Amino acid sequence: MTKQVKREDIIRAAMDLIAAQGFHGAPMSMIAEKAGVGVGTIYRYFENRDILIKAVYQEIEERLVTFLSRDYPYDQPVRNCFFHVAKGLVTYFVQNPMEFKYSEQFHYSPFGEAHRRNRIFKTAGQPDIFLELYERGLAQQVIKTLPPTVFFNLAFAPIAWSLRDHILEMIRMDDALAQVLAASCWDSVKK
Amino acid sequence: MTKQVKREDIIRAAMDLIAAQGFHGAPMSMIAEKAGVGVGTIYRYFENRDILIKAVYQEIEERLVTFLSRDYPYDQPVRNCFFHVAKGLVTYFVQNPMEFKYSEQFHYSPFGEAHRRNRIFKTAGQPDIFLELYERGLAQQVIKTLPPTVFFNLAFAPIAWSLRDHILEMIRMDDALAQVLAASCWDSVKK
DNA sequence: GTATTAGGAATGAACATTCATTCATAATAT
DNA sequence: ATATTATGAATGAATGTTCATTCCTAATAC
Repeated sequence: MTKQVKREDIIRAAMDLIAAQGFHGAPMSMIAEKAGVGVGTIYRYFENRDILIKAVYQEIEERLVTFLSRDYPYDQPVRNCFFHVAKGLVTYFVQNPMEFKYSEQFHYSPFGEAHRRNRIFKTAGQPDIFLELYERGLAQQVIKTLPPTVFFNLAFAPIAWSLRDHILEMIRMDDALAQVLAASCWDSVKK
Repeated sequence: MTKQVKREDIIRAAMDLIAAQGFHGAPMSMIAEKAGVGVGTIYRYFENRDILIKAVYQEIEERLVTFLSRDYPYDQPVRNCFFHVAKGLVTYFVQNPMEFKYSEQFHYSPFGEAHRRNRIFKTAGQPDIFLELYERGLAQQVIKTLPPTVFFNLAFAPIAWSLRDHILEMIRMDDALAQVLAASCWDSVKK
């Protein structure tokens, strides 16, 4: 087993356990067992628990941004780009519910608070898809004049909450619902 | 000091500590100290930690519902009622940031998941303000045809996220912003 | 004087982290 | 080609700490 694979096993195990049980319900010993490695081994790959937790989140963020960037309709109107992102979010997280639950745990924790201050979804190097959307929308006067955070909240908070409801099996998120949801969010930010 | 007062002191101390530091950062000994009572005393009022945590949340929910029910414009159009609730939420939580942060912590924890299944903000006995809004909106055909949860998410998720941003001092929530926010949320659910 | 309430030291369970030891593989010598 | 040695990855028992809960004693009420 290569080094990289083992690292990924640990990340996967931590993600699944924390997503399912919360930070509490996932002691290092359990993560080690699920990853099929010794406890000590984890510390060869991650300095300590906090660093592991942050690494898992970074992994998720990177995968999401990569997914959303695929076929991004850069040269099309803001509205189309918004739908691409909104529906991409739904598609990605419906397919990867553990990633979603982990992100939520992370987000609403002391880690997340620190992280959010820097800026959500801003991955070093890559252009910020979300910010680009906001700035172009403002410049072209197709969205309301709002602080970027508020725009972001109107545009994506209902999607996040609905994804949560879907994952908890309180609603069923299909293409039709995703479409209505995205359209409604657009209604709330469009001029 | 009466029994009731002591109970409230404990609830307040738990709320403030957990809101500020998370569930982790608020051991019983710290709650006791902040409340000005012995650790053992807490166990005279609350069977165990989990029960205390749930009691704090119930307290918050009750206060909120009471606040929102005051001057509720029952006989006015759905739209007005929606604005009453939306702005009431903002007013209440801007004035009571610890209540907001605690609710968030609670909501995104194993406790919250269990709780949400029953139904958010449904306080036994009182009519459910939120559900009433949805049902009347549908009946009068002033809102889109959506599952109740999705309606709820569109209507209130952006407000919750923005309250969070305000409390973390990333934006400033004043009356003007609350108004725009409420109006935008309404835009997303209105027919 | 008795009953009830408060207090906080003591207890034991859970957990993150460490570190001495094992073991597989690679490097080197013969 | 085979034997010997070196390297460092992997391991999990041991350690020290934190914390919820208990329970005995003190204070207070009646």
